[in-house]
Amino acid sequence: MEAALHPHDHAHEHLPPATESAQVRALLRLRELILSGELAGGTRIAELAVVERLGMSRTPIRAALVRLEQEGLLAALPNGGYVVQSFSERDVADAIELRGTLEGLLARLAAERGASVPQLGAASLCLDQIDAVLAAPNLDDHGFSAYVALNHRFHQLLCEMAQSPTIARQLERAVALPFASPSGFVLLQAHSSRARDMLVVAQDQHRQVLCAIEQREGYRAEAIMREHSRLARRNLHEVLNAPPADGGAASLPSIRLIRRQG
Amino acid sequence: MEAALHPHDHAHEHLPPATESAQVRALLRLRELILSGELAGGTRIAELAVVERLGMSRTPIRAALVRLEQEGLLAALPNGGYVVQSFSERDVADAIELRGTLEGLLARLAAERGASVPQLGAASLCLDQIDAVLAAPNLDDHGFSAYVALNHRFHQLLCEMAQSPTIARQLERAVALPFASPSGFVLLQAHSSRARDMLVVAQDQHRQVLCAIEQREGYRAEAIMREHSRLARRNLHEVLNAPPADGGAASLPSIRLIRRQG
DNA sequence: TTTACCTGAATTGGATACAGATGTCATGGA
DNA sequence: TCCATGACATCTGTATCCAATTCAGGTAAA
Repeated sequence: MEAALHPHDHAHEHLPPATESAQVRALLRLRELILSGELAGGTRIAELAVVERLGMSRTPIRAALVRLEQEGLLAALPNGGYVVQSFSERDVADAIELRGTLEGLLARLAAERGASVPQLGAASLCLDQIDAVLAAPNLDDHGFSAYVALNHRFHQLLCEMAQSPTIARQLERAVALPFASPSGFVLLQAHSSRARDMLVVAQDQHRQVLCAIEQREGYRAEAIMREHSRLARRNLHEVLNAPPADGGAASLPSIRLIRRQG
Repeated sequence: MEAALHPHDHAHEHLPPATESAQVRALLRLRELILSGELAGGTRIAELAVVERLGMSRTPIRAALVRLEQEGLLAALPNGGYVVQSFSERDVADAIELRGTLEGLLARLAAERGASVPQLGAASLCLDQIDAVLAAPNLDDHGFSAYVALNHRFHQLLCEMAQSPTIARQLERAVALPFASPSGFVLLQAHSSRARDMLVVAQDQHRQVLCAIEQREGYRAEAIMREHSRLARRNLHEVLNAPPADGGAASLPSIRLIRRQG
């Protein structure tokens, strides 16, 4: 374009104080495009196309593409370029199983190595807060997002208790796929009463795993966390087999990444 | 010898003097510098310094640095730049435990889902070949590198049997750290008679896990693979506590990444 | 009609120039 | 002597440019 004649003239445009780097912006925007389904699974991604679409130069976009490949949202093609990944139901189930296994390992290590008193206290407090959220017979949207935030925090605390940065790092990678995250399928069927019951079950598992860690029962802690992840798997199955009109699937962007037919 | 230390030697390296991409060259060269200890743990890595050292432009070096960070050999600093990671004995032990856990998961899935006849046949053949290598009462260097290659192949076959690309991918990342690889510590004390005995034990575990998979005994397969990884952990401990004059540590470059003092 | 080759367009890999940020060191003042 | 401040060197982030390779389409020959 004509901009090429004046290489450096597009000075910073009234960006609000929130000046993230272009690389981060590209990453967020691309992830959003993929998760929203605007870039469907199987779509080829060319750098120049993205440059045109996002209005920045190739350099930050290249970096963002590498990151997205690392996250697993994109796959690199042999001769350069990327495709948007799509996932079978089994892929997603495996990702959840993987998370359960890693969280089980972390819980066992936490139990074996012993968690510090402040850590146990923080986790216990977190569970009390979840109890408070679940006290209401019906959960509204606010209650659900509070649950999600607290749930995330609890899993985070478990991760810290194991005192293993190596494994924690690996778990972080495993939950990079949005549907593998501990709260990945919590939001579905948000207002059904069965949904609350499922959260009650999950919360009981939270209590029991913390109890197991306190008592240094490594095997039990591991087993509970593994089973805990199966809740997500059950939700996954239900969601995929639910009539689309139910509205559940529509509310979860990442569901579009999952292709029917395994 | 060195084969065991570089988990990333790809098959397509028999290409003529044909130029690999600069990016790959930078990656290999940097990894070598780090593993050889020339860039010690804690060293700051600046792009320009690497440019000067490797004689290529910043672009491929940047890409290589990103990859090395992903592998875990480098850590990104908050204000840009990287540091060479160093690992405590516990970090390494955790990485091995992580590998054992993931391989256990894969073995269980292989058992539960059932491996194909050709896969079982290939694995069985691989084990026969290992038996042949171990038949000699004393293993020479050639025998050891044959063992390492076959051992790698067997673990690879196990990975395929689980039919889970998602989890296989995660395992690949977990063994990116050289000391976490299945053959990471096999080579040490190469000529001691105890070393051969340890390989015999490992081979028995190979047989048993394959048997468990054939018989669809998921729990057993998982338990065996977990225990299997403990061999590496034992070797690690021995190596770190051996007198340096023993020559074992010196022969394994990646050992330099491990700092004494937990 | 089919195949092989050639040409050109498109796309990635690599190199370099520029700008903003950051940290350091020296110098001057208290 | 110590602290503060400012200039400077260094580094990363970003944009753009160049080269090489790949893919597609079309044309010509068998």
